[in-house]
Amino acid sequence: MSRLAKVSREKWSKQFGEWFRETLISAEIMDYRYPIKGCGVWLPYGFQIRRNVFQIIRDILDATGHKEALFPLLIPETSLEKEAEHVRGFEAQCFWVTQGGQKPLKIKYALRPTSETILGPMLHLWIRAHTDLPLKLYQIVTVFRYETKATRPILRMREFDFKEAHTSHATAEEAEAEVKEEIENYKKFFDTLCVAYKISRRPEWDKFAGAVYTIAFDMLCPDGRTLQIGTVHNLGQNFSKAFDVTYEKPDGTHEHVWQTCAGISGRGIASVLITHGDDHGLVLPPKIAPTQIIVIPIPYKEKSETVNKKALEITEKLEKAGFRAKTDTREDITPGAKYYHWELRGVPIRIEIGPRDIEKNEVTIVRRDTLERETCKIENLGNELRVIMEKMALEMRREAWEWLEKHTYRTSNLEEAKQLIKERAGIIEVPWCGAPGCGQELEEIIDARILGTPEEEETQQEIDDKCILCNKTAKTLIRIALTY
RNA sequence: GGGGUCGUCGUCUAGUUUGGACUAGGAUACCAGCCUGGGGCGCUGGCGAUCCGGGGUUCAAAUCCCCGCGACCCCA
Repeated sequence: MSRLAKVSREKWSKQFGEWFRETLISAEIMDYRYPIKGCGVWLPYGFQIRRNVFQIIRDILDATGHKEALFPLLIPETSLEKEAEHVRGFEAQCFWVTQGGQKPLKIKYALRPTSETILGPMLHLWIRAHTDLPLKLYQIVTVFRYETKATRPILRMREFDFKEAHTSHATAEEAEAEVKEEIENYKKFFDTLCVAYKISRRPEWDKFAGAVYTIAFDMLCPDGRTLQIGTVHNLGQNFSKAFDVTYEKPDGTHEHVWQTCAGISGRGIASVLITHGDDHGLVLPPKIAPTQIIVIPIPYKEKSETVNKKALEITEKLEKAGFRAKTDTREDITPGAKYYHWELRGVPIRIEIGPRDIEKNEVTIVRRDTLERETCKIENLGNELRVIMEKMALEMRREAWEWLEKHTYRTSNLEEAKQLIKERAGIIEVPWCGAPGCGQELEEIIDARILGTPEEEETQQEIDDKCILCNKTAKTLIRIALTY
């Protein structure tokens, strides 16, 4: 019986860009050859993964009292302009609709780059009294941003999907608590995807246009660049003042509502594909895999009919037991070719069934992430698979975190920080005095971006060190990395 | 924001420097058939490219020039 060691990650790590582009198309996730820059097609297989991922976030948001809605795509310029910082941040990246048919529009429309200014006028109508609050909405839509730089499939597109939550509250404290809830939600989301992340409070100069502050989730790609995969913003009263969204308090006075918004894009899907990939392609956590189990018959001449029949029978049984299972019945290719085919697509479990197995009333089970092989009596199969899948998800998550921690460095030495970035080593944490000037100078000297200050509870303890740049007493750590 | 490289069957690629021998070659994928079958088997045959689009130079353009579209890389 031939065995392979765990699949290598040479290409995944050393030629990440190429690996990602090729895998997307060969695993049938996205076809990026559409004739407009930054637009791609979600292929049926990729779309199924996407749908499973969407379902996870839907379930999480529903469970925390968010209601799904759907707002229009177009934003009149007059709305977009209302919040000064917001328009400054977004107007240059909007696609603008300037004509209706043959006639120029009197007021041009932006295709939504995000939806705060779409909610604005409606919240103004809907929110009257404190009894209308909190109002927690979300929508899953595509948004448009006119990227002028190099676009990349899924990672930087001009049209991409956006799961955006928008909430309105009676008090600043409630909005603050909602931010915490959104962070917990996103932790749960990425934990479910077995993706490892860092949570950082973005520096003042890099927060969302119109927000009081921004908390972001970043993952680390194999090439040492980070990818922003989720953001939570406290909007304060900036938008409610711009759109005059007020409520009446029990005492009869009026106040502008306090708002938050949070979003996860298609990069959430990319994060799973990237985190777990290897040189054979994707490795999908069972929860989001369109096919969780692929059954491959090993048909020897006279026995092929028996083997195929048994394979189909097992698949049917698994489906009845609630697994997403499939048999690969193609007769013109060899079992080996099928292994590669399904490994590329990241199917978590492969079941091989041949004459040898049938004789013993067994099947052979192979895990995609480790390629570990074991045999299992057919009558125990359902239970065994459940155990394996659970274990697999745990181990995938653990491995992702180990990899992230291994590529997170802490140093107080500027030269060392510089060197680590130059080597594309990963995320660097350095002591910082808290002055924006020092932060921005640091970005220039090290030639990388500042992700912000750590937001995880376990990183909140006092630090006893000097700012890496000005040598004054350090207030916090600050994270630095190359970014996408 | 600045600089650079590139675009040839579905995919990867030869040919471009030095215009003519290109009826554009190969690999892979795909289709048909045979043979196989516990890690990409083999054989036979077949389909498949107005050389990214437009314009120009020339007797002659995949090849040279200009514009556009698209992709990739580097620097700030």
